[in-house]
Amino acid sequence: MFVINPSDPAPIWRQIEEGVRRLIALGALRPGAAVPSMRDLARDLRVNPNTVARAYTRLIEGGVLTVKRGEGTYVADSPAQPKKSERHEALRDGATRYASTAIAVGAEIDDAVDELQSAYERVVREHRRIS
Amino acid sequence: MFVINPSDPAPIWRQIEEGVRRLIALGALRPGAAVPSMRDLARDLRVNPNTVARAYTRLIEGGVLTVKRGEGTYVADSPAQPKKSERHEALRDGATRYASTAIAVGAEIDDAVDELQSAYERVVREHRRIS
DNA sequence: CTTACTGTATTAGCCAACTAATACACTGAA
DNA sequence: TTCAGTGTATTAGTTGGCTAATACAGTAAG
Repeated sequence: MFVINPSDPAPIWRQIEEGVRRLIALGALRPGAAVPSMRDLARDLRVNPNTVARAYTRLIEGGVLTVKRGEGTYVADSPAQPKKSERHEALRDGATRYASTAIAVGAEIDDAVDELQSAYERVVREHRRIS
Repeated sequence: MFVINPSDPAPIWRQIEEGVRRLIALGALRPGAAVPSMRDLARDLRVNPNTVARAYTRLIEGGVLTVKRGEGTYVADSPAQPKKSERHEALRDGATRYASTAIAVGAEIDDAVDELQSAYERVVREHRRIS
């Protein structure tokens, strides 16, 4: 599915939530497709089922997933996209964090951009491989 | 000095550590310059002195700062730079995180790069303003 | 010496994140 | 019906980050 990074300060449930959103954004999970059951994904990621439940709950409330109780969880027919403002805010925050660490280690802007492009391609390729 | 972002999942002591490194990397804090006392900085950032102490301790152990006990803390004469490998690792990790969130919100690579450049300039300008 | 700063260290307590162990209700298939 | 799989929910316990309060030791200035 995707990878959990324990050394990432972001809580695991947020990494899961973002991971699912990535898979949908990249088309690896299409509308109507089944996502792993909470217990399966928890076992797969070596994580507690409650943690997965927390992420799924947020995605369901956000209109990204729908649930058929007792049957399974699926990608919504028209999965909600973050609003333009939220999208920009998230991008801006992420960029600020990355820029801050880049400067802290003495990297030039060009280095930071290069590394970003590599990372972007790598993440995309990683998900294509799985789907 | 710099800004602490409570909504950043990264612990405060890490934000402080990185903030000091940024100031040094940008030349806002030159070798030999005094850094704020733990109590002063703690008051300034509205944070507990212990939290600042934790950050400073790491910077001292890392050879970035030196301490004159009872007098104050200073930027080391030749502040240790992170090793090339560590530098690259930090950059790579940061880039991966940023790329992941960018993809999750459905942003194209170009958008991500633009936002990064804006953020980079903004952070640099912010520190120039202070020093 | 006294005072007012430094950094260093210890102890206690709070809270969010996460784990762990259950239990319950629903669905689909044998 | 029975069973195995879903999602939902509750309770308890652990850990790390942070706050709070306090004490100690060194330095500089009056």
